[in-house]
Order: sequence, then structure tokens, then C-alpha cells
Amino acid sequence: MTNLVAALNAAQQEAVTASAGPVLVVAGAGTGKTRVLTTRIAWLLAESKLHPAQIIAFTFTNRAAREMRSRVADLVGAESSPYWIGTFHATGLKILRAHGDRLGLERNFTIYDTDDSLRTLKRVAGELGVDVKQISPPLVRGLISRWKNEDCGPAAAAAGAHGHIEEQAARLYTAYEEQLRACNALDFDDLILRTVHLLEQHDDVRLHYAGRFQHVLVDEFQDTNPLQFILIKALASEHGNIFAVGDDDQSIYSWRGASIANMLNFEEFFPGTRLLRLEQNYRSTGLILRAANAVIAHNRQRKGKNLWTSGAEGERLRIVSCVDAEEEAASLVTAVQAELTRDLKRSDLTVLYRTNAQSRLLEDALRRATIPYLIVGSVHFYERREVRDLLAYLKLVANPRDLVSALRVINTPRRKLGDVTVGRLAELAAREDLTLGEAATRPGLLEEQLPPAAARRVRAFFSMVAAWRAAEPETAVPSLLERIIAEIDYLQHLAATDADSASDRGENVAELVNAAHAFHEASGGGRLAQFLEQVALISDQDALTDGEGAVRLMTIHTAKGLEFPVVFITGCEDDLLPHASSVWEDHLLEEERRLFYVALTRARRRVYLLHAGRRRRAGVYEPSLASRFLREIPAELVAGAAEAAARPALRQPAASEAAWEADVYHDEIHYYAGQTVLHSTFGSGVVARVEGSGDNLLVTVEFNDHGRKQVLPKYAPLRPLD
DNA sequence: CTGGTCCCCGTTTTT
DNA sequence: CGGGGACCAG
Repeated sequence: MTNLVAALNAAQQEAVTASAGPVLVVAGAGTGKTRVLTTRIAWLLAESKLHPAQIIAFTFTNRAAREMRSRVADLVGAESSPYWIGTFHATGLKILRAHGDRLGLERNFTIYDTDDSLRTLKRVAGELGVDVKQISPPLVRGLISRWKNEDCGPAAAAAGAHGHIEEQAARLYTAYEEQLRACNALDFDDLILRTVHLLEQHDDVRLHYAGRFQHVLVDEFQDTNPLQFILIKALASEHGNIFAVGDDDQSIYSWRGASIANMLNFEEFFPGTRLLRLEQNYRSTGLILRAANAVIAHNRQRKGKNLWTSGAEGERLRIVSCVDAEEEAASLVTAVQAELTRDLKRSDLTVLYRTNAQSRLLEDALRRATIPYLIVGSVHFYERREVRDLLAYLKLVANPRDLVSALRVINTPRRKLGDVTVGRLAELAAREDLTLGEAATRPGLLEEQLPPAAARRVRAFFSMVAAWRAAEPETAVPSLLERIIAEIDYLQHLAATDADSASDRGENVAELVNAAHAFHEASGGGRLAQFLEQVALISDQDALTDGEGAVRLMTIHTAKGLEFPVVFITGCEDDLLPHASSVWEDHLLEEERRLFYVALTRARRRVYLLHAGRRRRAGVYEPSLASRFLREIPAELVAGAAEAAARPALRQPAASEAAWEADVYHDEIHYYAGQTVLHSTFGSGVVARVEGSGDNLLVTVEFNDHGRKQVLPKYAPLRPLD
């Protein structure tokens, strides 16, 4: 199997062929991390004669799982590829579906996503009389999530709670857990937490898995949280063959409970660990790497490494200073258009930002310039109201105890079942320990509390649901969905609710139906429960990505793991990148710096760094300073302004000083033959000829050191020296 | 119970 | 500036 590793460099080979036992590979951005993981799997299968079922690999995103699966399949063939390659959540789910009964879980449990959890929490807060103005449900949800990720139950949370807010949150946590149990539902964190409990409390189950999996592989190990690490350790508890790949410099999820300590202390957890480093980068130009190295060197919390490349130095990074965020958007468009006149496709260009809110302005500008663009993974398809409504119907069909879904759709479309009626129904059901549907069909029960007309309407709704449920076993998922849409006259409901958005929302409904058809075909007639599972764990970077001809826009977080020829990093300003909430504490600031590092290292060839002197926040202009991270990039790596102008862009206010760079991008410079100009790469020269105008302006320059060149000022800035 | 109005608040990042 | 929730008048 030498051909497997022949094309790898020495460090990669060492990692791929490492002997059994704990291995930690510190793999910098673009050093072939995925390649090492996939080749390692192939190598294990071939060399150690392992069966595919003896290998388990974890990723963080579905996208990464899919890529790993397909690349392993390329190496060993689809038939011999491991079955257990997936995200932590998906893998937990798989295990819980198989053995959850040992924890008292019913087989058809529902997965509650963030929104479902929040609704549950709000309802519980109402019941407990907790003031949601004082104790905000999203905050509590965050706390509960953190507790769960530290394997801390309601009792322990209450015991360790500090202050009023945490005490109240712990109280809500208790009630929330009871609610989930009553609804036969698990939230995202439970998928891992319960799996851990299952393995801890039932040794036969632990042995079943830990005995079977001979090798545990983990991608993006720096993003694991303590709970995920416990899961990994449990699965590796029999043999200790753990192969983790990560980059401490790309740890950007500590807010989600990820602990860089897992990475920094790996060797303590696993004595005898082989520590390997991948530092040769195959992605970016030398200058981009030098910039990234220089920036990240300011962090103290790191293992330390230095990326290098044997490839070209490439072009310097370009800082684009703008007066305000509107101008930043305009400059982006100009730069994008300039790039498109080179040999690049729109999909080679990617625009990054810190917060989703920044995209609106950029989108507006791109739209005005009729440049096709694609937002990757912001408002998730499955989070749209119309999609969630319909999914709630399906969830209610699949799980009669799903209270959140029942409450969501009982009066959508309007059925004259308002808060009062529904509240009384819920009370009756709780009192009798019944589901809403059972309470509704129990003879005479509704009449205790409800007027006859209301009781009739409630019954009508639940008999409709019951009919769907009865039909479900022999109905294909897409047919069931179409039937529901027709019977509740949902498209009519959309039109009546908001005529403007009805057609967009209608398209989303159609898209959901398409997804159901696609699922039906792909799964060979899979059941409703499977469909809902798949939907629950998918985030739709996976769903709608036919953006070949579009410029991509996404958050830096979303961009992790991807690479692009040209990257535009927008909003390089203090209080945005680094984010305002993170500048006051060192370890938070370091995470922001890692984020910036991730952004830089996405680029293969060119990087644009845009920033604005002011930006609207909540409708009001606020002044913005250039990001401190820009100052951490050595001046000689930055194009144009670097030498002569000493980067005026980095000072504030930028109004007059920013004009120079703004000029470059706004093409307000008039060139003429005989003019002396300065080029960022070729140095100084004399203009020989000027042709064309606007975007097509072509200037022929006789450079002092590089001879005669034709230059498009649009993308190769020329600074007049006269 | 519905539909309208008003006001508040906000924004970090995601499985 | 925009969305969502609270509140009030039919």
C-alpha cells in the first residue's frame, strides 16, 4: 500500500502510518489535514486488515462528514468505506436510536432544535412565573447548553448556581428537562449528553461499541467540548487508539463550550501520545502565510507553529480603507468586478464578515451591480417559518407527545383556537397526564372547560392529525407532506397572511416538498422518522448550494475548512473584528485573532482587507477604527500604501487620508502619457499609453525595473507620483 | 379572538 | 432600520 502514501510529504506519511495508540496531529491551515485523515483510514483498512465497521470518525459539520466519506470512498471504494463517519450529533443519535431504550427513551423521540428549546423554555418560564424580561430565555438556553456540555445536571447546576440569574436558570433547567421528557424529545446537546450517560451507566453498551471500534478518529479536535471528549474517551476506552487532528490556532468555538484545553492537554489525558506537526502549506501564497503567521504570533495560548510553503510569494495583501460601510460595499463591488476581469469565475470569490448583519449592505451593493451572489448558511432553509410550520405538522404526526409542535400548528392556519382555548386544553391534558390529542378525543373531557363550538374545533383539528398518523405507515413521506399542505390549505394561508412574501414562501414550501422527494428516492422509501432526523441535523450549507456562478458570502465561522482563490475580509474594524464583546479579555481577544487567522488562511492567491471609518449601528452612524489585527500584519506584506503613505488607513478619522486608497478603487485618477506612476508590484515607471475607460481602462507603463507592461488600474493600483 | 399599533431591543459566531 | 413581542381596541 505504498502508493497510498507515496504522494504525501514526510510528516504526512508519518501521521498516516503511525502505529496504534494515541496520536495528536497538529495540522495548520491548508497542510492537508483532511487528506491525512482520509488516507489514514484507507491505510488502516488496508494495512491492519480492519473491517470498515471497526473504524469510527467524528467531524463537526455534515459538510466535513460528507467530504470525508466521499474522499475515503475515492481511496477504497464505497463498499469498503466505514459506516461510522459523521458528526458528533449524528453519531450520538445513531447510538441512541439503537440503545436509547436502556435510558428509558422511547424509540420515536423527537429532536428539538434551538427554536423548539426556546419555545419550551418560554412556556416553562410562564408556568413557573419567571419574568422573562429579567431572565431572558435565550440566555437561559445558553446556560443550560453550557451546563449540559459540562455534564452538569439540573441538581448540580442549582447547587453551583451563583446569583439570582443562575439560580432562576437552574430552576428553569429542572422544569425544562421534565418538559422534554414529557414531550419525548431531546435537544441537540442531549444527543451527546445522553450518549455519554448511556455508555457510562451501561457497561455492556460501552463494551459493545468500545470493543467493536478499533480506531477512533477525530477531525477539528480543537473544537471539541468536554462532553465530546468524554464520548471519545469512552469509545476509545478499550484500546486507546485515538487519532486526533486539530489546529489550536483555529479554535473558534469556545463560546459553544469547545475547550482548547482538550488540545493543549491531550498528552496528559493520553500518556504516550505521539505528537506530530504538519506545517507545510499547500494552499496559500508565501505572503499570505507570512501575514497569517505574524498575526497569530501575538497569541500566547498556543502550541506554536509556523506555516511555510515551497510555492510562490504571490501578491501582497490589499487594504481598502473606506469612509463608511456604504462605501465599503461599493469598494467591494469595484474590487469584485476587477477580479472578474481576470481569469476568475464568480465562485472563486468569497466575501467574509464577522456577523451576519453585515451582509445586508454588501448584498444590496452586489444586487445593484447585478453581480450574482450566494449567501452560504445564514438563514437556514429549515429555520424559515413556513418550513418550520410544515415540519411541525410532520413532527406531530410522528410523535403525539410533541407539545411544542402541537402548540405551534394548532392555530396555524387560523382555526379560531386562540390562547384561551389552547391554554385550557393544555391544562386539561396536563391534569389528566394525556397528550393534547388524547385529551381532545377523551369523551366529555373538553366540555368541562370549553364551550361546545371550541370543543368541536379542537376535535376537528386532532381528528385530522389522527388521520394523517393512521395513514403514515403506508404513505410515502412526500405524499404525506403534500396531503397535509392541501388539507390545511397552507398556500392560501400564506397568501392571506402576507401577500408580498407569499410567493417566496411558496417556493420554500415547494423546496421542502422537493427535499422530501429527494429523501424518498435516496433512502429507498424511508420513513417519516428518518426524514425528520435527517432534517433536524442538517444545516443547509448542505441543502441549496448550486452557486457555481455566484460570488459567495458567508461568516468567517462558516468559512472554516474551506478555501478560495480570492478572499475579501470585510469590516476589519475594532469592535467588529475583534468583536466588541471580546476586546476586554485576553482569551476572548485571542479567539477573535484566531478567527482573523482563519479568515486569512482561507485564501489561495489574494486577500483584500476592507474597513470603514464609520458604520451604522441600530440606524446611527458610529465611528469605527481600523482593526488592531491589521496593524499586526507587517507593512511590507501590504500592497500600495505600504511604503510611501505608511498606511494612513490605519489611523482615524479616515475621511481625507482614506481618500488615497478610495481613489484607487473608485478610479478617479486620470492617467496621461509621460506621467510617473508607482505600481505595487513593478515599482515606478512612466505611462506610455492610456486606452479605454471605466472598468476597461488600460494603461501601458514603461517600468524602470520591469520593462513595458499593460496594467488595468482597476485591479492593479497605480499611484501617480507627479 | 383577531388584527392592528406601538415600542423595545438588538446582533457573534452553530450542531 | 428592522423584526418581534406586548398591548389594546374592536
